[in-house]
Amino acid sequence: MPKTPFPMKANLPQAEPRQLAEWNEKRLYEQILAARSGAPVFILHDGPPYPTGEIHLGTALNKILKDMVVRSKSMAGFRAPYIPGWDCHGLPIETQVEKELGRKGAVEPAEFRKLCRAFARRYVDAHIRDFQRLGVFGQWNDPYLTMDFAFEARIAEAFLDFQERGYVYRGKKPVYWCLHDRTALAEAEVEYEDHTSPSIWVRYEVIEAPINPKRNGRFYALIWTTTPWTLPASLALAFHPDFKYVCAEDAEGNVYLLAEDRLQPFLDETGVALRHRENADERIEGRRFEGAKFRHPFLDREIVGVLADYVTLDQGTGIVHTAPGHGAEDFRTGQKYGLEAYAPLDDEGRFTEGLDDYRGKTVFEANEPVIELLRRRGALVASGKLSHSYPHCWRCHNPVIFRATEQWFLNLEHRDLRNRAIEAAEGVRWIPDWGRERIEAMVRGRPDWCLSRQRIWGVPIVAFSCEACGRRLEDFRALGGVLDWFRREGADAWFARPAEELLPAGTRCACGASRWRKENDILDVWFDSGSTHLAVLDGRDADRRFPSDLYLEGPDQFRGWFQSSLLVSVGLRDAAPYRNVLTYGWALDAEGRPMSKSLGNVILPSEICEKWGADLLRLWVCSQDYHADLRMSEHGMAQLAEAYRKLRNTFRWALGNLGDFDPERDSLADERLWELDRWMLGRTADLVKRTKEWYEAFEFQRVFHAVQDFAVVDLSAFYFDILKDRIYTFAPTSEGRRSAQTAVWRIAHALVRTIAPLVVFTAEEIWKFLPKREGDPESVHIALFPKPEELGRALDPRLAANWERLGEVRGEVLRALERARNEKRIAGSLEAKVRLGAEDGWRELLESYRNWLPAVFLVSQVEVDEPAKTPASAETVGLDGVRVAVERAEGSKCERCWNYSTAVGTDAEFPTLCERCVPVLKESSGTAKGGNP
RNA sequence: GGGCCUGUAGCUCAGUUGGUUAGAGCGCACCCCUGAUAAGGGUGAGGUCGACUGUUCGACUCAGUCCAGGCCCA
Repeated sequence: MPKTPFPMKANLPQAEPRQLAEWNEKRLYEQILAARSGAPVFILHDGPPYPTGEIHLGTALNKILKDMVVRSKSMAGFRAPYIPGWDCHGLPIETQVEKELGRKGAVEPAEFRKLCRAFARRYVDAHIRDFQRLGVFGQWNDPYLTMDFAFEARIAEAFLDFQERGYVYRGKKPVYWCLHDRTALAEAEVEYEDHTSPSIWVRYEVIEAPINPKRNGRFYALIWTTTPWTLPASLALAFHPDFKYVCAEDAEGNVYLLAEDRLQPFLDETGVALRHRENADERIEGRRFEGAKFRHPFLDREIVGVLADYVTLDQGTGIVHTAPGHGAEDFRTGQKYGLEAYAPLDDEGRFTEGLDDYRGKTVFEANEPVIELLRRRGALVASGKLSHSYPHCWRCHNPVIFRATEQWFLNLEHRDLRNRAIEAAEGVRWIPDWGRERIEAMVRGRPDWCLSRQRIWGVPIVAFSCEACGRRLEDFRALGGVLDWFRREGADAWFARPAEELLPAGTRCACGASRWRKENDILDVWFDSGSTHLAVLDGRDADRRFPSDLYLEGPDQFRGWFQSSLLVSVGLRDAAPYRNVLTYGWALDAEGRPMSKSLGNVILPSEICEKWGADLLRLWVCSQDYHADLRMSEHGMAQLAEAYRKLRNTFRWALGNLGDFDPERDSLADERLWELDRWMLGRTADLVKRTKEWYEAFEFQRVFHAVQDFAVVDLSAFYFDILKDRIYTFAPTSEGRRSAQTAVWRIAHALVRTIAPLVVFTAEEIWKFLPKREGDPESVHIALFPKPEELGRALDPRLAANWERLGEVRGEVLRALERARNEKRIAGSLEAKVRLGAEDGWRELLESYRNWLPAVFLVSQVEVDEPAKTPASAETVGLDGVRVAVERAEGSKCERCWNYSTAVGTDAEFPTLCERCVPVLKESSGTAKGGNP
């Protein structure tokens, strides 16, 4: 009897693309915004992904979560625009383009940039298709791209702003450097391979230290290194503040300082004969060597004692020779102690100064001469070889070095930027709240921001130096003129045009010269993305208000976008760019491992859309607590598909029984609704209220699980099962049937809107087949969330409590029926007559609901008695005070409603029907029994 | 190695301010229905609440240590 064109089988992979086409054609995204014109605005500012390759699960998770936020805000009454963006510059794209190009340097920078631009655009378009396929709504026809001309100009402008305000300085920083290719390398361009290095132990004479051991010879600190060539740049010795250091003595009476735990390993490895001097006063904590003084083994240089907690006891002596110009850690330590990033090398890695032994040689050529030099000066304590994994150039596979080079930095101490950023972060709501601690720790601990990159595909650092005197141009009006070129031609103009053209005519240096040299470096792409709020949230209309309401990204963005955006925003706009920051976990495989090509456990969103459909992928997102990591597996998807099917069929039953129901025409007023129907409406209202709170807290998994439970337990297994009798067998327009339909319609009408932000395709499909009331929009996604009042006036709490108790009795009856079934006394429950033996507390309730009981228990007859009057077969069950006996129902089965009744056969006209069905067929409407008490 | 996070039935989630035999849904087993039918209903079996040690009359809930996994650094 239920009838609906709403298909049981969803066929999402085929149906969804059709739905998408329809939405696009109707410009639904624009319609939604238009429907909220004038409403308060909620701005989720999109974090831009790189346009490379096919989107992976993490990207899909990101976009789906954002879509759920945007849609739920929209349905809560906000105007919620979503302007997606892409981070178009940067190494990943250069790399891909180079790969497509074959060999590096084959084309001029301007041409190379053109290829990068085209590449990025190609993948932006591919991503747009992929994201739309997931059901994500947004301004796809006009996204923001960091390579848009105006955007590039805005980024360059931000850099100039920082410079004008005094935040920018030039300094040295060690980078990976390939001697062969004469270029700096990014971390991603370095591969670790096996390499054999010299392994040497060197002694530095102690000049001044917290201890001065008695001895016949000299007092040395002992260090170990695998890069002898860095010794000319050695400026400090690093100690671990917490390690214990001890003294050992050689045959000549010289005393050596090293970490207590490294003494024995040193002896074992080198065979050098040292004797541990076990004097208590010569056992001393590393922290006391801060500021100690040592002598360089072959240069006339004083070496300072410093502390560093990266010093380990795994290898070496627990004392690390430190060359700030030749190591990342060394550099940070150097910064902390105000040491120069000294690196006396040219681009080929040749020493430009120092002793004749190594000057002019490349670093790797210099190793042996340096060792020989140490030996001559008596500083070499031991030597050997070590095979270990060492960074190599990914392109030429030669070993690379760390080398300090001139870079542009953002000074975090200037105008107290670091602390202002931390303060701004404190005013932000972080969800979960540990985010605050995490961002603060990162901002507090990070070094100055190195803004420059020796690359091509990016926004150039707009800076000129005088060809005559080398001074930098600091006329910001003139520099600002370059931005006009960027706006017209993009940052490509920097590469295509000479300095004289970019600068206003007649721009002169203080020295009088007017020939300028352009800077070669480009900006770190994190500076690009850190500037998105400048370009997008520029306040040109209400949809672009600053600050945004929400940033929503993965946990890797604490180091990335959350931080870069915060620094740029606090630096230039004096406020955090977001009011709320929401973080989610990582997408992992079934075993909790990250997905990777090498593990072969990658599952792509496209595969899921093809096999299960985008709504299933969305269900995957909203079924889990995304604050922790999310797991993806075939098995998990199959489970979700089951849950989906169940939910879908529950709606399908509702739709099937509303075929002849017009809410405007057939709805009953609250006071005419039957009690059970009002109770269920009340429970739906509760659910609706809770789901709205969960949406506000972005707790989508609670919405999903609550709705799922409600649909399965309360509707499908309980309410709808009970309603079947009324809806199928009562006269079509009878009060009982219309009451049921009114409730079913209101429930479906409310719940479909509740799930609309989650399963966007399915909700729309349901909406299409659901009878509408006046004012309902064409698309469910334009609608507002249901208000609890829409479900009707609340049922008297005492009556609601009665139904809770009836539910308990029902559970006991069903168990008794199951036993009867197992004993083959009945099959279908309508074959049963239930006899309840109820003690006083219960009997009153059951008797007042006597007419409801057969429907509630899905049996033909129910009798309620005192316990003493129930048959001996009655069982004591889980409920105190209620005994249940199951007997065969009396009478015969009614052909129409399948209930058993002694009245079947008494009507001459309809001898096969019961007393309820006969009047129905004899035309009358609204007289059917079944009883609203 | 450091900072941060996560760990409740096979899977996904609930568990109120620490208080009686730890709850759902899905899956599984068995049964029923055949007017939601490539559907629907029922009953049931599954958990030493990651481990250990404390605090407490009492801890899944508090504290500490450890283990496993993840993110970011090194």
